[in-house]
Amino acid sequence: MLTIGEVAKEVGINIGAIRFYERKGLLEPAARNEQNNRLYTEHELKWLVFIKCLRETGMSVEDIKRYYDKVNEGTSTLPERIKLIQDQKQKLLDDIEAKKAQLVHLEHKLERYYRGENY
Amino acid sequence: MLTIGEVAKEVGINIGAIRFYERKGLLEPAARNEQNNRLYTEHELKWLVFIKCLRETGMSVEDIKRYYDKVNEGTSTLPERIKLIQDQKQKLLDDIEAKKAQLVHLEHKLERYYRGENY
DNA sequence: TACTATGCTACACTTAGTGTAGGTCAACGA
DNA sequence: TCGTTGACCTACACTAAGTGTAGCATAGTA
Repeated sequence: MLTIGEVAKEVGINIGAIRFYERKGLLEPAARNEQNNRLYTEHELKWLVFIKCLRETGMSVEDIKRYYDKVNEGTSTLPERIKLIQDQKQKLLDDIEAKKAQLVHLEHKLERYYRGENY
Repeated sequence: MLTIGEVAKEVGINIGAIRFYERKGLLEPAARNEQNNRLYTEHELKWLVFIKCLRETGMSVEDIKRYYDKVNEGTSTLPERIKLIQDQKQKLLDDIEAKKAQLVHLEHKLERYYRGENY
């Protein structure tokens, strides 16, 4: 079992964020030791890694919660979960395209600057 | 001169956001007509378009404000402005790479689902 | 024994807006 | 002339997704 600090370090996430996710229901209330410190399994650590991934793709905590609830409902929700991940994948693709467009915009700006223009 | 509603529509931005940017100093206090309604020039509209672009690249309002202040200081700050835009461009490139990595993660997840795995 | 590290809760604060209440004003139709 | 849109105004409350802080407990170490 891992402490919250170990998990935070391993996942690359803030301790406060882990407690925040627990409050939001993305994580079951953690097991505790005699000192009331949270303890985590390898499995919970992996789920946190995936939470982090989903957050970085731009999925909201609320939507991750919805996904998590489906996981807990069992295999019958597999199609719905696939749909959620596919949708998120599409959003991510769109986001990447949008960022590329902004990149072009920045490059144009830089070019104007390089040519000595002042705006 | 354009009203705030016209600008919002043209730029594709919320009216409230424009007023918010004014409060934050990203925009000079707008000119007003006799009814105290804000009026904007073409030039201000273009600056708002660029604000929007910078925001979409992930630049904070605070950093845009810093950039704006440099613009107002005149041509002597051109090298600093170029640096700010170049840095933002690099952040954007890093961000795009990070998103691509998350995409791979999502695709792996989907593959596992397609193979009938439940997690 | 004293100090340091790590954890706990609860609460305040942050960013970048969005939404709402309550008000003004001009234009338009009946 | 009245009434009612529609667009605007300010001020304030609220949101998401955390982060930071205060004040505490406890365990291991010098």
